[in-house]
Amino acid sequence: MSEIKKKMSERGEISKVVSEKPAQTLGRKRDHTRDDKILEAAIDILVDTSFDGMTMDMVAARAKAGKATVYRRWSSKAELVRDALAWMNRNHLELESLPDTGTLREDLLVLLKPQSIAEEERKFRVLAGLGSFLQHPEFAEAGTAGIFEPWIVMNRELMNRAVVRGEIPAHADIEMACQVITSMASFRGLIQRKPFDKLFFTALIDGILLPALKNPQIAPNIMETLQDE
Amino acid sequence: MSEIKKKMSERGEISKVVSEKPAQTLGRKRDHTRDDKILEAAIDILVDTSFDGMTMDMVAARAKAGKATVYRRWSSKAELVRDALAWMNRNHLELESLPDTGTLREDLLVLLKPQSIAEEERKFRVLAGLGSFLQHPEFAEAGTAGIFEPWIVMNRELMNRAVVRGEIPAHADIEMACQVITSMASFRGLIQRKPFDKLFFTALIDGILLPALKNPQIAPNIMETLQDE
DNA sequence: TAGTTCCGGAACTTTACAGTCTCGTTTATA
DNA sequence: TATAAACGAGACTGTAAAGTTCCGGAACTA
Repeated sequence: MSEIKKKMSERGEISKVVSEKPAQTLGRKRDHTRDDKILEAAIDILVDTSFDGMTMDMVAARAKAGKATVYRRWSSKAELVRDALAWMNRNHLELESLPDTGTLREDLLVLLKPQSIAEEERKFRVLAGLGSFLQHPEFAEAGTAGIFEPWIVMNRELMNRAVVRGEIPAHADIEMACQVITSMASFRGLIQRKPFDKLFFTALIDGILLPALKNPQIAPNIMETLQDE
Repeated sequence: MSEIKKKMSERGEISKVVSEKPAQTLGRKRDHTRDDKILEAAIDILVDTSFDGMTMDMVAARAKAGKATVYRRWSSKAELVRDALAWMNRNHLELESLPDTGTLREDLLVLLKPQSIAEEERKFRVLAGLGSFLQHPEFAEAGTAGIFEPWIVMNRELMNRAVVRGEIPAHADIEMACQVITSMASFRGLIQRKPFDKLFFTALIDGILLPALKNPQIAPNIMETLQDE
């Protein structure tokens, strides 16, 4: 039985992010700068190994902390990883600083900064090793949505602006196009383990996305497709 | 340290599929019908748990076999899983039985039989739990290529036929379109854990793929996009 | 300055599982 | 019919890791 399953059957609920204690005033204060060190150490290790491959000793050693210090903050490995994922996905999502070059093509390309690529590849590697952890749906959300949602939001905004500019028709399937981007990125990073670099992204944009968005079907008749099941 | 890493550092090479023994003629013969029972049991378990979550006791119990019987065939868990993946991907890929309805749209839809969908979703669930196992590149190929390659081959063939028919231009980016299909399928099955059903696939085809394939860029000038890095 | 809680480090306990071995039985060869 | 290997079942061994506890020292409060 996997580690995570064991834990879940024993305790009922997942605790909130970094448990708070009942207003104590005595003794040395908890050094909350250690929290981030520990979470960062956990992510660093998850980049290179899997959930099951990561040990609490590794985390403590990498953070130069004692295991007691770790368990004082998180009561189990599952909770630590849960919070580490949330920490990894803490978002620098600034919608107001989105590129606005005048064409959708340039906007999309500018969004794909080399630094963003490296960061996303790190997240993919973490995600790839989460296996048994993600089998529990309550954890799956934290691990996945946080990674992909920001990109979908940004791409959606860029495409909507293109509609407003008249660059693409209003009835183009923007949601599907956004999903294509995140799907291709994750497939390439997660499965093929190749870089989602500018060359590939350009080919995707020019070969598929822009042609599709600029020449959508005249009458996307869903009803007709449903009847012939 | 994960199980797989331990094993790999000890032994050098991965053994071939179901090891053969040096021409012995004495005693009871090995019952090779047990091989498939064991591999099938392994896959059945991998569908519901992860690589680390699967135990050899589970496999033996599910196959109604003794652990000795399992270890007589595979010298480690890693090798068993390796062969189980190959067994799962043993392909009923019959290129000659591809649909040929006269339109690319119908061909693609016919290819997506409900039974195929269920089978692929099973494979996705296995793949999702492989985490630490796939971190070794020599295993990654067996696990992933076997799942996706057949679909790419079939979709490529259908699209090439469409080119021959004159349904889509010859310079459409067929390879990219094939990748979009497998990417979307795996993203939906692996990450979102939603069904890649006919409704969704139809929206992908009508909203993105067919428009893109039928209206490719006039001059897909890769050179121009490369210089502005 | 005494009492309390934190810290890093490390020893310790417990549990689970990979891999091995034994047993009684079955199926093969010579 | 004697020997040999495979079979299912399950006991056994060794190791790894989650989680706990203790240590000596530091930091805080009353």
